[in-house]
Amino acid sequence: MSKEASARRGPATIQMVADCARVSPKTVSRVINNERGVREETRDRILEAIRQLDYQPNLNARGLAGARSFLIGLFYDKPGDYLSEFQTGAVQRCRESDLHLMVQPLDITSKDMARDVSTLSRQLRLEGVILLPPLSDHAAVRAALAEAQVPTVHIAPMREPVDSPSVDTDDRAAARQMTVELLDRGHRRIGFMLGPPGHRATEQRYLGFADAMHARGVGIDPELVQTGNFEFGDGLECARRILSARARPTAIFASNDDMAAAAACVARQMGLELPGQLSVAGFDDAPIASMMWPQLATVRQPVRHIARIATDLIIQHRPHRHGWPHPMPRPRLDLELVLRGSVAPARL
Amino acid sequence: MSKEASARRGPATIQMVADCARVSPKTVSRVINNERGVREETRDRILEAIRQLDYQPNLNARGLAGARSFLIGLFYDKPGDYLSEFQTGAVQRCRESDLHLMVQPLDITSKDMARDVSTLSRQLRLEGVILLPPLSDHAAVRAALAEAQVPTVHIAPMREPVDSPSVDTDDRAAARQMTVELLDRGHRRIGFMLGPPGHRATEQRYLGFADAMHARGVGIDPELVQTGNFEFGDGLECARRILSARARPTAIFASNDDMAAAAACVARQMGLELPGQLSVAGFDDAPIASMMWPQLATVRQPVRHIARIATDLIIQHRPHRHGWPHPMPRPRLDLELVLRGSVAPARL
DNA sequence: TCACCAGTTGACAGCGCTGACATATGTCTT
DNA sequence: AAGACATATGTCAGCGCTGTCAACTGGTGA
Repeated sequence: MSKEASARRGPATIQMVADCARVSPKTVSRVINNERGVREETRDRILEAIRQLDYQPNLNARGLAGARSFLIGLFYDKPGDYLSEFQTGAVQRCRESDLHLMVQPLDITSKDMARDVSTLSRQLRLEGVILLPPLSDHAAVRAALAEAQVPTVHIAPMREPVDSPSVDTDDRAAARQMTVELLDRGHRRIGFMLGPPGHRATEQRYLGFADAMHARGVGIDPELVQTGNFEFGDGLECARRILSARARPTAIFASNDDMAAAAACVARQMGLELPGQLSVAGFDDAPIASMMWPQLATVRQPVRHIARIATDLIIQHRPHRHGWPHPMPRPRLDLELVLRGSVAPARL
Repeated sequence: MSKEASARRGPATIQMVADCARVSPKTVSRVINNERGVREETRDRILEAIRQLDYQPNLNARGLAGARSFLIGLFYDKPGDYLSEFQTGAVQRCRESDLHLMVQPLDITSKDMARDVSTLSRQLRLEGVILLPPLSDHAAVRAALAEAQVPTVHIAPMREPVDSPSVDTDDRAAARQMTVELLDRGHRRIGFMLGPPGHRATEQRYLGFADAMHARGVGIDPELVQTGNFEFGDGLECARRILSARARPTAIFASNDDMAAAAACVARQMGLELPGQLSVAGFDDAPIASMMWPQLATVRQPVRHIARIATDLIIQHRPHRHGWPHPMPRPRLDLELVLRGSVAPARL
């Protein structure tokens, strides 16, 4: 970059900056860490020296001396759109605070998972970990993290952890609203595609659906409620079961978009016209929702926002170092209904 | 974990392990780093001590003392399926070598990008960086990395960098084969959806298409070749232009799956029956390809494998420290045709 | 005048590990 | 038996930074 920088060999050290600004390394350190108690004039001189030397503090050294790591972990089970979005939001927030994000896929079926978690968090001295569902409910992971004493934030856990915060969305309310939209359009026989057990999303979304049905006094036919695993392939099977019920539904509400897309496929294979003969609604506003035809009515999750908030919780926590504030923060975000062509009035 | 571990306060240090195994810290260090020249019996004793104390070496300290970081960077422009897959492969390979992956989204339109790159690689002392397209062709990023002297591997670059390796796939051959499939089914008027300029994929896939057309002596109607930007929304526009040509094509080959899905949507909106009246082929085997109906014929990229190879190149490079081996490694992988329902014989 | 204080700055040790080099220890020559 | 060598282990300084605490500065008010 600058002349001085390239003339030297190797990167600049804090000592060089100190010499250049005629202060002690400690004072430079104060400036780097935004500590107060440095005269403005001195700070300016140091900042200028840093600029001139194109100095970058060494994270390893900072971490070693300060007993920290500047690293936050993001643990997930399966990659996907949700992860991409989340990761983007989390990285953004991290950079604002001079932190970095370590992503780590954890195979939920593996036996070594707890060991991996423990190794990672302790080798890297992670300053915090964010657990994406369904990891947020995984007992072994939770235990390993607790033992390693890493502050953890759980995203959409089934059971709220007593001693860590969580970030969540009001899936139940959103599912209720979507169901109301279907009911308002005259649908009475409505199928529901459940997600895998053990996801909070599965439970809450179904409850919201049931809330609305009961409120209107509309019965739920158990034959029309089937379990999938949030994946397209499995969704095909699940949709087939629903659509071959003795009395076919006029609408299907799937608890995520991939399964909703599967329902649309199966319906078409069976010769049904969409949305004329079958309305379909999903959840998540995944890319597929706007890539299919008709476009899928769904519920949008503010994923990046959730990510920012979760990351923020960890960052805010650092100064305390001795437990989370009470009461445990549990922000809950609202979701947004996105009505699109796949939902139409029921044919009488 | 073990009794001894939990009895102490704070994590075990190399010194404790050394005491416990009655050797010097240096010898423990040798064991940790898999150096040779330690008697088997000594090694076993040390390993046992490590186990007992549940010792985890401190990465910051290792990095500081050894002038390394154990970190590899993965820089990308936009998240997506490709990234998820790639990331998974790269993380796997990293863990096998006791390394870690730092992901970093880089906004290609931002002016600060080069500064970000430089800051990141130097603060963290990254041991290597993998550039995903289209970053692999971004001059400022390349320059910043070169200046910071970070070994870099470019994925599918347009112009092969002189002084860094690249990993690539034979998109041209695959596109040629897919086009031959269409020609073999009697299609003669074939539309092509280009990607954004500046991607190697755009150029190569079109060239493969043209190769096959020319080889068969079939003309390419310029009106049927339109530019999209690899995204669904833009693909709609692009497909509309192609399908409203004076003489409508009987098949469309899109240079990625999202755009192919868009073509399918537009076709249906226009009342065309798929695949009867229009065959569609894509590229990438993205999730959408198997989530649409009819399922999309496409070309599968071995993304994880590419990721492993790229990561491997960086890991292999470390020992040398003085430039890459000659000739510069440029592995090129084969792609796999996936024929599915969206491609059918042309109606005569 | 001086003790006193808040605001600044610096001296110094040491975070946990590894590189370079020194020192055993054993093995094979001659 | 002494030297020459390979193998195994240890000593020690120091990587680049920050925590702790001491020292200095220039007001204050008694």
